[in-house]
This record gives sequence, C-alpha cells and structure tokens, in this order.
Amino acid sequence: MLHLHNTLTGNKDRFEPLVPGRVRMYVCGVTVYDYCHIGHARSALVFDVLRRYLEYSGFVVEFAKNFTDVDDKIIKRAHEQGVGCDHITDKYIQAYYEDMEKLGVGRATVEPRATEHIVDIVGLVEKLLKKGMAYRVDGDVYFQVDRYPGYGRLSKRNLDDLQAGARVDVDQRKRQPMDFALWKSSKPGEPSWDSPWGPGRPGWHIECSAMAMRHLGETFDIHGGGMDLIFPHHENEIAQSCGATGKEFARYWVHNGFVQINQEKMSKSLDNFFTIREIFSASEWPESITGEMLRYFLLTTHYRSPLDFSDQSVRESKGALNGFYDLFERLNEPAPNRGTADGSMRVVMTRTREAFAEAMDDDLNTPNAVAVLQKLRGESNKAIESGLSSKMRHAVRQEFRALGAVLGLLQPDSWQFKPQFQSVSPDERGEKTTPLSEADIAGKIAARLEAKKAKNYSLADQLRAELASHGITIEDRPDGTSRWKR
RNA sequence: GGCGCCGUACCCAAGUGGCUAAGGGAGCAGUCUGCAAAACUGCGAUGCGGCGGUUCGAACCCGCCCGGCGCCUCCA
Repeated sequence: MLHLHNTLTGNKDRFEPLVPGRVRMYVCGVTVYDYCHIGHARSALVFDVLRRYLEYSGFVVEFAKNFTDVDDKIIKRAHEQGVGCDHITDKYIQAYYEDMEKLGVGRATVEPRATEHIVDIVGLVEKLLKKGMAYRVDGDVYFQVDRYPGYGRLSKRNLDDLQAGARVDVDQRKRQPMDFALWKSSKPGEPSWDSPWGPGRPGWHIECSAMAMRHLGETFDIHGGGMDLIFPHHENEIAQSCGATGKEFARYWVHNGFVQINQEKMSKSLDNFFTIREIFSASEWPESITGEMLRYFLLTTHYRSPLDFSDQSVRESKGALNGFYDLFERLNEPAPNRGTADGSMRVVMTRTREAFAEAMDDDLNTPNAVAVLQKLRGESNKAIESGLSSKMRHAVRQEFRALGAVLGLLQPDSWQFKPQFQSVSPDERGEKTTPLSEADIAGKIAARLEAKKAKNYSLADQLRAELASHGITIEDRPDGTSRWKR
C-alpha cells in the first residue's frame, strides 16, 4: 500500500484515491521562457516515476501537467528579443519536450496551457468576486486572503507571521499585504484578453486552479511540484480553489527537494545552474547513456532530500549502471537447459518484487528500490556462477526490465553502443586523445586477437593499451572472441 | 523576526527505538585469466556533527550547542 508524504498533513499518509482504481494528479510544470535546468529535470522525473509506479500498481492515472505561457518573465524576454510571446513560448515548449525525451520523461495525459484556458480562468475569478472573496481595483482583481479562513494551512504559517516578514513593497491599493492578483490589467504591448474588468491577463496562481478543475474536477487526488511552490503558489491555489468551490481541492500535496550546487540552491541569481542540454552536450557518452546516468543519479537520492549535483557524481552513476549491463551480457550468453540455481533464483525474484514494492510504497523510496535491484544483480551473478538455465536467464532479464521500467531504467538490451567520436575530451591523466573510428577499433581488436593467437603477448598488450588510451576497455570472452566498451 | 530542513565510512546514500548500521562507487587482498577485463570471495563505520537527558535498550525520542541550507519575493 503506497504511502506518500503529504505536505498538507505533514505526515506520510496512506494513499487512497477518491475513486477506487483511478488516480487524478496535477503537477506544476514550467514557465516557458528559458531552457530547463537540472532542477526542472528532477521535478519532472519524480512525478514521472510516481505516475509510472501508480500505473505499475494497477491504477489508471489521469495526469495533468501545465505550461505557464503567460507571465512577466515571458513578456520581458519577448520585448528584449523583439519578438512575440508566442515565439518565445513555442520555442521553449519544444525545447522542453526535447529535453524530457532525452531523460525518458513521458508525456502527461493532458498538458494544458494557461492561454488556452482564459474562459475557465475568467469564470473562476467571477465566482470569487460573487462570493465576496475577491475585489476589483481599477482593471485588476485581487484575492482577499483573510476571507479564506484556512489560509496558511499548507505552508504552516499564519497571516501575522507573513506580514511581519514581508520584504516587498506593498501595493497600496491592496486591502491586505498578502492579497494576490487574480487578474491583471494589461499595459500596451502586453498580451491581453477581454474580460468583465477590461482587457487583461491572468495572475500566476489562478491558472493552475482553473486548469486542474477543468481537467481533473474540483477535487482530485495528488498535486505536485517543487518545494519552492508551497508558498505562495500552492497556498494561494488552495485559498482560491476551496474558496470558490467550498470543497477540498487536492487531497495529497507532494513536493520535491532542490538540486544544489556546492550545498547551495541552484538559481539564476547565483549563476550556478546547469541546463539539461548543457549537460548532454558536455557528456562524452552517447545521449541514451547520458540520459540513463542522469536518471540513475537523480533517483539515488530520495525525492524530498536536497541533492548536490556534480559531474563527479553523475559519472559515478555510470559505474553503477555498468554492472547491470555487464550482467545482461552474461544473461544473453548460451546456457544449459537446466541449472542448479534455477529454483533458488525463482525465490529470489519473488522476494525482489516484494522488496521493490515495499521500498516504493514507502513514500517513493527510490534509493532503496535501486538497492533492491543491486541486490538482485549480485544474486544473479552468483546464480550464473553456480549454473542458471537459459530459460531462467531470460526470466531474470525480464524481471530487471519490468522493475527497471518503473524507474525508467535498464530497458536497452545492451550497452554495446555506438560511441560518439566527434569530440573526445582529454582523459583524466590530462593526455590528449584523438578521435578513433569504429573501423580503427575493430581493426585493432582483430590485430590483437591475431597477436594473441601467435602468443605475441607484448604486441597484444600494446594494442590493448592503445585502445585504453582512448577510453576503450577490452573484454576477452571464453569462446576466444573479444568485446569492447567505453 | 517567523516557519522549516540537513549533518551516517574516502565519496554517494538508505535506515528514524531492539537481529551482525542496507546498497552503490572508489580502494585493498584472493580465485579465475598469458596478462587484463568481467565475475566471485574476503577486508572496510564498536559507531551515525558535539554534549547532556529519557529508556532495560537510541543514529533514531527530548534539550542545548556546533556546522550547513531552504522558504517567508519570481523560482522545480
């Protein structure tokens, strides 16, 4: 039974959807005015895994993830570049899809955009005005925070605390400093839509309420996003949604922790962020492998803990994944019809499945889930040593595939990949390496096998050293052939 | 000022009251191999930031202290 840490209650709550067998979840996506960084990747990945695990557990999942495509930063960027807002948002939505595909993050069931829901937004604002929870000032509409008695229940703050700590100049037209804009009148040159209050555009928080209600209903199961959204964004969503409907909005609030650089939050102002595409283009590994390395790295820390990003730790994920793919190679090798370890392996696989679910049920403990897979790897290698039939080898590979799929890992048949030769970076000893074609590699390997056959080991070792200087490792098989990897 | 989080081996990272403190990476030794690689076997924290306290029993609960961080403003 899945338990999720619920920010609303502060506890790990047993997860039970409102409608049995069906989960409705909404996740705050990105504001599309720039490329995504590794922090966005983490958030997207966490909810991608949550969705995968819910589906693995047998739920039908309706998953909505929005794009915020009207916003001050977008307008600013468009003005700077002398282009329309559409140009900016189209470009970065496209980039988002490209980045997420490299990370293996699947598409949501619906991916609504704020600008496509103006009618819903206007309707919601009207409802709040009618109920006396919002007020008009010139062409703007504000939500009046003290009209919603539960304000602060998500972020565990009260209005007095918030006002004492306010660091921003308060708009004097507001009745309360914490009141927030539902609708903003547009200045010339800004995107605008007609409304009962004149031409304008939606405030930031209202879009998520409107879109979630449109696609998932007034009350739904899970609402997610980064921890920095707890206040004010999600607090405001709750106030305006519950204020409008009189019903609970989302039942479980799930928030992921930050990615940090040297123990500090990644942010634009500190200029310490890495975009997803930067990481991929700087990687010496092929895209599919870089994607899996990153995914493994991000999932080996619990989603609510801070995670320190470094090249070093991502590289270390490569070492950990190598072990799996080396095992898969062995599982593919010819094997007898019966193996002495077949029976015990069956038991191991059953236990593995249970332990995996137990880890994931515990608030999506992916580091533990990965540890379970690592244990299965060890057990599988031992079983191969003592004798595992080809049928069981196939079953073991399927088990890795099935559990790996929940994490989005271990799907390729092999890591015998085509390396990228274009730009090989200097290796760690500082030696310059030169590009090596695949034909060169094959040639050297063939030459080395010849030398070995002739027992000319010094030549064979020299050829192996040459390949090693290009980061290529040779592995001699018992059948007299050699395979290689980077 | 308010709210909150983190500190576990060389590195990453689970564990949050009771079996020998998971797992991975790196390292060392051994088996195998022409030598390697891979695999297997073994080694590796008498201790979980520090000091007190509660308890039959604490990394886990409480208090204080030290160190680091986040939110309270746009932010995944």
